[in-house]
Amino acid sequence: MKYTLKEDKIIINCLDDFNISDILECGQVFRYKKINEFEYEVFSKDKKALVKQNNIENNAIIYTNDVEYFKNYFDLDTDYNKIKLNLKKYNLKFLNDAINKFGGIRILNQDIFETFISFVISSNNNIKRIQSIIEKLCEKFGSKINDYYAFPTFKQLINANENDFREIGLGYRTKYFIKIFQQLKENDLNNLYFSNEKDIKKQLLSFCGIGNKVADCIMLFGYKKSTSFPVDVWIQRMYNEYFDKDEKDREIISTKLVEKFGNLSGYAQQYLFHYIRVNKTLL
DNA sequence: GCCCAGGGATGCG
DNA sequence: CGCATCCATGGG
Repeated sequence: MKYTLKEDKIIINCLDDFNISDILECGQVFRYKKINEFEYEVFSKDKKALVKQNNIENNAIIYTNDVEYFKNYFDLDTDYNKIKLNLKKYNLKFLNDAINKFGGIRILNQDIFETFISFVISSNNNIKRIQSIIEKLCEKFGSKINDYYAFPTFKQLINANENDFREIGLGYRTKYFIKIFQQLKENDLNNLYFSNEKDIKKQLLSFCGIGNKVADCIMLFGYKKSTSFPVDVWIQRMYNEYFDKDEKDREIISTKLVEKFGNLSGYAQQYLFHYIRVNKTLL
């Protein structure tokens, strides 16, 4: 990926593997604001970036006061051209179609705590409402920075009570959060960063409100484990349509897809997830 | 009013 | 173990 780092911006010199709309709207992240199809604001932890994409000049510019952070956030040193070529070797028409249409997706390197909290909220919920809840969470508990709110820190959330959580619309997940923050007092999520997949998943599954699918999302989006293949309702429908119409056990589906795609699993999952959700008539 | 959403916990056999 | 049921909330 060709890019240039300046003091206050990153210039993406080619859009073959970068499309800001697809990157942000493919369901991996919830904190962004669409200005128009080619201009987005994106928020991570206490940081913010403005991304302007220019399809005519074939470039994009990421404006930020922390270029190192967003260089890593947008995963700019990973070769997505190579990933897509390797995925195309599987010769699966619907996967190739997904890649051809949404080849500008990149898997963001998101903060672990923020990813953890966000995907607990995601369970049995829809993306629009997840975004709304997370926005209220930031406004209620996060630090105000200029014209926006940071994602709250563990310390800012640890003393929240049931009412605080219910007010922002967490509903029945409120009791998950009460338990989770007790568990987090004795558990530093960042300590798991250099552990292997099995150990991380085992730890994640020990939290209340985290099952296989949410754990896989945290592994993929927070711990950068591309051998994770999260299976939600949409991936299950895709699997039932293109692989095995009778398999209903999502954990088994995930296991079989990881056996197939190995360390390309997370990338394949994201191209497919976005493709089928945008084009529901395929199912 | 019903169905669904990037599911998970709980209880029952 | 597998399976059914319940869970808050808002949009379609």
